[in-house]
Formats: sequence, structure tokens, C-alpha cells
Amino acid sequence: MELQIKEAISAALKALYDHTVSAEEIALQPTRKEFEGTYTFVTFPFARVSRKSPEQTATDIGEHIQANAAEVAAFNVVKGFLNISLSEASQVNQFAGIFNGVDVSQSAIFQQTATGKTVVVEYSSPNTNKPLHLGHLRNNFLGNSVSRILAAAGYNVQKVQIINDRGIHICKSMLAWQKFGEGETPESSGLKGDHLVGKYYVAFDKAYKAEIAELVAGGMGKEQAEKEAPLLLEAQAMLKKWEAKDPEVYALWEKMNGWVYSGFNATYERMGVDFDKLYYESDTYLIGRDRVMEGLEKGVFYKKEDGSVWVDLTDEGLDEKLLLRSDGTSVYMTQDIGTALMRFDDYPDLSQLIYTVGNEQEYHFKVLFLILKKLGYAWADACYHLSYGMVDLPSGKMKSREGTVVDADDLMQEMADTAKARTEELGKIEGFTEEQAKELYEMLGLGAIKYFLLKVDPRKRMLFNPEESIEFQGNTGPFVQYTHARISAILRKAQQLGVSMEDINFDGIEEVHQNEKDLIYALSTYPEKLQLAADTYSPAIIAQYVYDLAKEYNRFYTELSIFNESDDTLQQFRVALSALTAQTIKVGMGLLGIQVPERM
RNA sequence: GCACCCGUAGCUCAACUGGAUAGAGCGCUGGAUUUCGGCUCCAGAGGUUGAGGGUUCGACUCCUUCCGGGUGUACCA
Repeated sequence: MELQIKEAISAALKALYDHTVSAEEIALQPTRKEFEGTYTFVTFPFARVSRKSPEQTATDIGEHIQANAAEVAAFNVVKGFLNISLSEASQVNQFAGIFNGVDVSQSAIFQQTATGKTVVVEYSSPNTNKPLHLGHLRNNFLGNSVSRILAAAGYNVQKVQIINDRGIHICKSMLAWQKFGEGETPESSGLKGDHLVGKYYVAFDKAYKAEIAELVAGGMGKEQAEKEAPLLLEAQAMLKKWEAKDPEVYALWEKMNGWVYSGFNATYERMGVDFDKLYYESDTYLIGRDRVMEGLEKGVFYKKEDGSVWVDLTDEGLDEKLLLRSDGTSVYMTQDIGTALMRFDDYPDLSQLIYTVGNEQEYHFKVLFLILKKLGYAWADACYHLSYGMVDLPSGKMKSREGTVVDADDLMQEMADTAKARTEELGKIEGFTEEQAKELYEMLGLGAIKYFLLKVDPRKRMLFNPEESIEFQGNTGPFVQYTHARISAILRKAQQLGVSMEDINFDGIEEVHQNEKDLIYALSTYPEKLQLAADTYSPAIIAQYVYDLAKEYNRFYTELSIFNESDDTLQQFRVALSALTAQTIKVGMGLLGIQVPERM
């Protein structure tokens, strides 16, 4: 529809002013509510070629397309804005075109052509020393949703993560467990594995602080105390033993990481995210080290007197960056080089590698991509840092040492509990089994938190307000879910009454209500919203769209009755509109990783 | 110090990438159901888009200078 209008305008420009602009280059925008029309064409830029005022230009074009394009029923001009009204028939036709039959899942708006390109999306990538928190939730939901969006837009998507399973942090937990744990296990304590390990990470920190205080009290400087506290030295010694594959340390490391993984897996499952492939830092850091050595031989990097290896990025306006320590051990950057290489080895036809990582690491990725380029990898340009803002609490930043971290497991449970309370109060779930009810609470609770975290532009820092996040009204996940449940009730009733969506005589529809036009328009924009979301890696576009669509439907719903409509064809038409709206909500929410219920 | 990001209604967020009188939600005030699910819908109040200058027919959007907030700049990850 939009394309036809664009073509008509393109033809008008050619006929009136002998000015050639392809239809694709014509920009249309939706007409603002206060004016009559569906599409608006801005003529200011064309006053130059028409050599007339913008108003006159708009009028001329309007007259031309009204005369030549059947879709155009009327037009009006306000200043340089040409507002185009579509004919009733063309709007019904537009819907008929996208409705595409009873199986709404096969609607034309969901048919995206495959790009044939493979994209890898990395997300989550936690450290293995403590449980997941609210920040991880934003990361996971964002990465997972972007994966779904890209897949829907026709890409072959692979979801991966790099697990930071080695390093001083895990040694700290291991050491504390050894010292204070008394053999405690997830089974003996009843704690989830990741929470158990996290408990010892905290225990380490506490004991370490105490040691520092003691040393300082004994007259030592604070900085020195922080470096020389016995516990820290022990942890460092343990890391060296690990690198030397000391059997005892290695066994402990495997045992405790195992606990963490099973804890993480339970959390991921509840979150509804998954991965196609896992990378482990303990596998990739050695590869990175080899490549750094190669780069050194090629003269891309240089060595200082103490043996440490550096890259000089001052020509690019950045600093010098360390790649290998003087003792030959690797740093974060080293392993990231290795990880990138492994991925392009694993996926040779990879057209893009997306890193879902917080914006505090922007500098790191800038450097990483530059290094990869300097090493001569042409695919360095295919790397992209999907950078997102931190999640703040009303009290400020989340700080683990102040105990203000919002735990992922706790939060999900809280949301499900709230969903339960709301449903018991207001829900219509008579006849649900206990299983079904539980499933619903999960769907609503998770829907609320996912929607809350995804509706904000990923790049922006956002505020997590606990009270607001569990709200079920307004711009929330449950609001959209409710709309879907509401439509489902309509569709059930239609089926009961034998109102069929088959063989609708669209030609028999003469008058379409404004609410119906608005709804058709909203449905028709799904493909472009999806494309925009894919291009900008922004689930927020989809969240906004789905919300607007739900609101549009609710307006339609209050304004027009379906089953009291005496015209059978109109009744069918409205049921069909409802069915496609429900499906679009379902698909759109699906892109956010949110399920929608039939009843709630 | 230097680099990057952000600043929009009381609060949380939008604004189709330069277009009309800057829109939603929450909260506040007032309305709507002989009708299919009121977790809904409609209306009202609420703005110098942090401030100034510039480019443009036209600026929340681009340039510039300030102000305020954040992040980064480790032989940490």
C-alpha cells in the first residue's frame, strides 16, 4: 500500500516537474492524529524542483495522484504537508492482502525473506563466582531478544556465550570454601550451586577486609596491606597452581564450577534463554596468547624491557595497551582475541559477531576490534559491540558490598508471586489445574520483568523501580498479555457461534470505521518495525510497537461491537481483524521472549 | 586532565533518524458498561526538550560553548 502511494508520488513528480525520484526514495510518514489522512508527504524539499511554493506543490501532487491512483480517495494540504486519505476499498484490500486466510500465522506480514547470512550473538557471559543479578537479566533478555529479532528478519542466528571460568575471582571462592566451608555442598545446604559459591566469594571478601584492618592496625599502610594480606597471597598462589594444573586445585575448580553451572542452568531455564554454543575462557586464552606472539613477530606489537607485550594505538587516538604480562600470563584482552578467532573459525561464513556487553566496556571493544584489524583479519569489521546502559535502583547504583544487588532468582520469584496475587484477585481462570495456574503466573511474572527491561532503548541507562516493575497496568507486559487474552475470548466465542473467517467477501464491505482503519494501519507496519528493530538491535522498537498495537485494539474493542453487528460480513471482518491482531501480539511478544496466555 | 555516553511533563520513558501544535504510562482531576473480559476506554491539567549561540524554509534531532550526571582511561575482569 505504502509502496503504491510512493510510486504514485514518484510518477507525479516526473509528470509535473520532470523530476526523477525512485519510489523507494520517497519518504512518507503517518499522518498526525489531528489531521485527516493516513500518509503524509512533506513537500518542502521539492519546492526547489517545482519552483512553486510548498503549498502549491502539495496541491499539484495531490491532484495528480488523486486522479491517477485508485487508492487515493482524497487529500488535504496544510502548509507544505500533503495528507493523503486512502479509499475505503483500498484499505479493505490492504487488509485482505495481509490477512491471507484463516491461518493467521501465515499472514504476509510475517513472511520475511531469508538473508542467507549468519550472525553470532554473544550474551550473558557471567563470571562463575556469584549468582546472576538484575544487570545480567537486562543483558540476557537483550541478547536473547536481539537474537530472536534477527532470526525473524531472516538471519541465521547462533547464540553463544563466553564463560569466564578462570581467574582470581573463582580462586577466591575456592579458597574461602576450603577454609570455612566444612565440606558444604548444594545438597547438604539446600542452596543453589551458584548461590553457594557466591556465599564463599562474600566470605572471602569479609575475611580479606578483616585481615587488611588488622594489618593497618598493626601500622601498615592501607595500600600495602591490600596487596600483602595473607588471604590474597594465598588466592594468587592458588591461581598459579591452577595454571600449572595442580590436580587438587583443578579438581576443586571443576567441582565448584560444576555447582555454579547447574545453578546457572536452572536460572537460564526459568528466564527462557538458551545458547547454541558455549566458549570457556580456560580454552580460549591460550589461543589468544599464540596470536599475540605471532603479532609480536610480525612487528604489530612490541615488547618492553621487562618482557611485557604491548600494542601502540596512539595513532588511532587511543593509548598503549597491555596484551601480555611480563610473567607471560594473559589478560582479558588476550583471551578475547582468542575467542574471536575461534568463533570465526567455527563459523567461516559469519557476517557479523555481536557482543552484548555493558557500555562500561566500550573502550575495551574499541581496542579489541582495532587489534584484530592490525593483526590483518578482514573480518574485524564484522565485529559489533552491542553496548547497553547500566540498571540503576532508586537508591542508586547496585553495589554488591552494600548488599543492594537485586538477585535474579529472587526477583523472578517475586514477580511470579505478584502475578499469582493479581490473578487470584482479578483473573478468570476457573477450571485451571494447579499446573496451568503455575504456568500462567510464570508467564505473567516473567512477562512483566522482561517487558520492563526491554521497553527502554538498550543504549540508555535505566532505572529499575521495584514497585513500578510489578505493575500490571499501563505500558507493561501484562497489559499486552491481557489484551491477547481478551482477544482470545473473542475468538473462542466466534468459534462457538460459528462465525467463520473463511471466504470473507471483502468486496461487500463498504464502510470501514476509523478504529478499524487505524488497526489495519498498525498491523501493516509490523514488517518495517521488525526491520528497524533488527537494523538498530533494539527490542524497544518491538515493545513500543506491540504496546501501541494493543492500545489500538482496545480502542477498537470499546468502540465497536463484534457479535452485535448485524452485517455478517462486517462481523467476519472484525473477527479476522481480531485474529490477526492477536497473532501479531503473540509474534511480537515472542520476539521479546515473552509468551502470551489465552486466559488470565 | 583526556575520551565517550546521557540530560524531554512531578516520576519512568517515546518521538519513524531534520518535519506540522514534542507524545505515552504512572500519579492527580472528571467521565464511560441494557454490549463480546473494567488488568479496559475517553477527557482535563501538566513543557522555554539543562542553558546560550549557530546552520536550515523547519532543530529534541546536526555544529559550537558552557552547566549538571555517568562511564572509561590498571601488569583487574
